Amino acid sequence: MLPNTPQQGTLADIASHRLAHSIVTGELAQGQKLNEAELAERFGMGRGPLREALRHLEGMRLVKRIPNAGARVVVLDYKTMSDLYEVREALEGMACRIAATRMTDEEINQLSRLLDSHEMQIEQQGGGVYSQSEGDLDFHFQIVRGSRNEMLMDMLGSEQYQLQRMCRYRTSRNAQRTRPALQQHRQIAEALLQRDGELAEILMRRHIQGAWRSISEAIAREQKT
Amino acid sequence: MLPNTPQQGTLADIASHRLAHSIVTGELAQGQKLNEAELAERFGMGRGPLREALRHLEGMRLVKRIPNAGARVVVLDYKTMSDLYEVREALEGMACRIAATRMTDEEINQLSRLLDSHEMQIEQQGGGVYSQSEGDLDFHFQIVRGSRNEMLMDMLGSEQYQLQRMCRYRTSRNAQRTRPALQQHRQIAEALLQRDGELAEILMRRHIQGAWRSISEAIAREQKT
DNA sequence: TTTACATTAATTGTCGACAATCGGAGTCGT
DNA sequence: ACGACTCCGATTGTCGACAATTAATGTAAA
Repeated sequence: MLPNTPQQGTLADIASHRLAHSIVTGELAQGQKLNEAELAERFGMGRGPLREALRHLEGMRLVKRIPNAGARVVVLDYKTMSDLYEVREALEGMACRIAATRMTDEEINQLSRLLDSHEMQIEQQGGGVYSQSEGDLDFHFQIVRGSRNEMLMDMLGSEQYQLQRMCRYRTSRNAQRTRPALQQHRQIAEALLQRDGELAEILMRRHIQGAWRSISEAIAREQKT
Repeated sequence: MLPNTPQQGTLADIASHRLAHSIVTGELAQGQKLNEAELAERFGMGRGPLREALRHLEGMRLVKRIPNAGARVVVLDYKTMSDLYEVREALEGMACRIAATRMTDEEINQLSRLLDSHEMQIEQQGGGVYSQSEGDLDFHFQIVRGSRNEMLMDMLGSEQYQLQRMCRYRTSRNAQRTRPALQQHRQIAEALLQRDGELAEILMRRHIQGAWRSISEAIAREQKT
């Protein structure tokens, strides 16, 4: 997968990955205080590397640091998620537009094959996992890679990718959207194949808007309960 | 100004600001090796805070760290700048679209007054400084603030803002573009006043595309010499 | 009982020293 | 002379201890 955890490198990187995982999966609650000494001991390292890891996670927007008051896990409230999806719409829309002019035919074909495998997965497992699984993220990131824009890849890959996954872990997925989502993916791939960047951008932006609407409604239903 | 340097807070933050300034202004050359011990002594602090500062600057894309090999100032080559402007086009375009629906009338009027002061500045000083000065950035960031999107504000303010300034310090500005740029700003403000988000986005994207074309051509001319 | 203040405990910020790793100078062999 | 190997210096990575700041607790006065 994309930015997975190679258990190697400096201790700060290891701590960063482990903490990111714990935060994304919810093992560490939102807004929870992160005690440096405690975490350092749990990870079997000094406080130095751990502080660097916290600084890194702050850059990824997974924790919020307040001077002389410690670090806390970020709180994914409605406003934050809304902001995230607005940014994603802009960034991935642009990625789509550019990718239409820079991806090779082979890459686009590979994208279609990826969708085929997703469709098979849906048929087999009944369609409840597609939009939830990491497969959806694969599709999106393949297009981002196709834009050949390193900055976009960094932003959407390393940083927002984690917040995105955090969203998914917290919000109950509704399986109704898996088939329309796949259909929209197919339309986007088709637009890319036709080298119609403008259309691809519009479709991607609509796709992300739809995803946000779905999540937004799910949250509303949840809070009404 | 926006993220200015409050000479207070933790040493790591101070080092981060001072280093960022030195990098943006070119005091530290592109690709230059950043020696931890040397910088720590120059700033009169230990290596701990300095390492945290480097981690922070890495998140801002101002330095590139390689494990066990130290940190170097980022190299702003053509590709990197191109990527930056593509991202800016997407982000600021979206900011414009949203700002059209969320800015208050008073904020938009203030935007117009800002442009008035810019025009006066051009009349006085002959028009060579506008696009180069920070005034241009003020206009752009006011709109970003108008989007009410915290993530956009962080991305464009704290992070890309520095790379953007770095671009400006390095590329020779051509004064020919200052008046068209002001005119485009006026059109954008007008679209915001009319609450036409779609138009405002298109205008902003064209504006940034134009700025990139200008810089791109300047670089081409420079390299031909 | 409540509020204000002072003392204390805990946590963050910082420093200096030690260990691990990498790059390069120098040397040896072919 | 060229290449590979070895050793050494320099730099990064890490740790433990100390200082400074914050938050909390308890106490005393209104």
